[in-house]
Amino acid sequence: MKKYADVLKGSKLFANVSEDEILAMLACLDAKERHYKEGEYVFRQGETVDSVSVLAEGALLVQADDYWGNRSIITSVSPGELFGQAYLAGEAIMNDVAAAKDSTVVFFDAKRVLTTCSSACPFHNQVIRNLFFALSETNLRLVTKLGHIQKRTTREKLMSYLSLMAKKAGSNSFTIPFNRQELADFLSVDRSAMSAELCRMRDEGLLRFNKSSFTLM
Amino acid sequence: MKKYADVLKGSKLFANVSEDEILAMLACLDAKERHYKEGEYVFRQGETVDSVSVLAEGALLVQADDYWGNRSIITSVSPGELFGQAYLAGEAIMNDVAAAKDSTVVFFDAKRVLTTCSSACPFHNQVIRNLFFALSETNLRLVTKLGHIQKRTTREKLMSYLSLMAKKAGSNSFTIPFNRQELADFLSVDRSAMSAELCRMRDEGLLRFNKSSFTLM
DNA sequence: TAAAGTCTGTTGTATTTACAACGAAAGTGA
DNA sequence: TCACTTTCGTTGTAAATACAACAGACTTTA
Repeated sequence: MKKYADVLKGSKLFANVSEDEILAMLACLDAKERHYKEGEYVFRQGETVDSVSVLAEGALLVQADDYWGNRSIITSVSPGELFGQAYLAGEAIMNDVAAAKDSTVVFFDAKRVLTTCSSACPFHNQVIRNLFFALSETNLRLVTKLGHIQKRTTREKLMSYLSLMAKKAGSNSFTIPFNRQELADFLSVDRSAMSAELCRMRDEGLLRFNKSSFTLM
Repeated sequence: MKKYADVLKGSKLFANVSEDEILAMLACLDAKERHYKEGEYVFRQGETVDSVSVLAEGALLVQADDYWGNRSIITSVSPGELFGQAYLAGEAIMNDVAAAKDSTVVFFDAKRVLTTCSSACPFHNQVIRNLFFALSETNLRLVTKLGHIQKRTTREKLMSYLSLMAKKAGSNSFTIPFNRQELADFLSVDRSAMSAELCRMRDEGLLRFNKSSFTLM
């Protein structure tokens, strides 16, 4: 377990907790380590989750199959990231989580994480806050994305996204962290159609852009 | 404050906590009550949030304005519901929260909620878990909805949603909690187009339905 | 430096969707 | 029971989108 301490240190769950303190807390939080071969399932649809899970090494894929057998990838998980947090409220999980490479996962007992023990773990409260903030951040990311994708037209999606980026930058000029294909995937539209729409908006004087740099007018 | 105790009791934040215990905790959690006239703002874009907020009475609207001035409603908040949780990680809020009617909001100091005090509040741990589960549930709802809306075509959105409902019901026959207009709004598509698509899917033998009852084939 | 690969804009076509409008059926209330 | 409302399916048309294919600019790499 000790050898994953630096991965755990980089994890949001242990932000502001030193490596020594992490090691001291592992027992307190009933940490369990488990290895998965590529292709093996970490969680399967219908199971329930009662542990806080962190990927220590490898890579995971969260997948969903629909009734007619079409598989789609929901998201990927990288080392240090938490996963399955949304199911801690007790709902059965609706997706499969599978190892994309040989992977190691560290599980913490959720009840123990959320309940402060006597006084043995001075940093327990910090971990609770961290977990909460991590969930809070995920939440924010989801709400934000949903806000963009809910729009009906490509133009509206672009306006929603670009407006937000301008707000975040505090300026009408800003750079986005996506290339065209990535932006299209993020907004869930076709790249070429989006590219065309961007140019139309440019021609109408709504904005200017150069590669990933945009200016709203 | 006492007069809102039954609303708070019905809130997810205080699930499994008795009314007496709630009253005892109000001071511990540094609860503050504030009234808003219709149209007044509870939060404004750019502010930061450091309190857990529960609507005690009235109704709130979460709104967003884009760069070009188009306003859109993100969600509404009913009495007993938590709001603004996604911003507790410290990010500036990107939306306005306004009172749709005269409203009363109860704020709890987030730091106090997330940090257990000595021993004065035996139910503090329960509240922390409640808050966490509330956030977790919101998260799940968002991921699920995003999964549906991300699909490109109306048919795929319907298949994604209906598949999930069948899984949840544990049967290929189930009833959905929406009428057609509500389902269309939820999936972010046009009602009549969706209605037509449903009938096409029925004619192709993919499913059967009667009002809100569906059977997948 | 040449070649291969990537990113972006552009275009035409087929498909899908939004929108508006309407009628039938079911439900509601006086 | 009768008017009124709501819900749902249906249709035609205009608009938007996906898809495929390609060319030019730029980057990477051998």
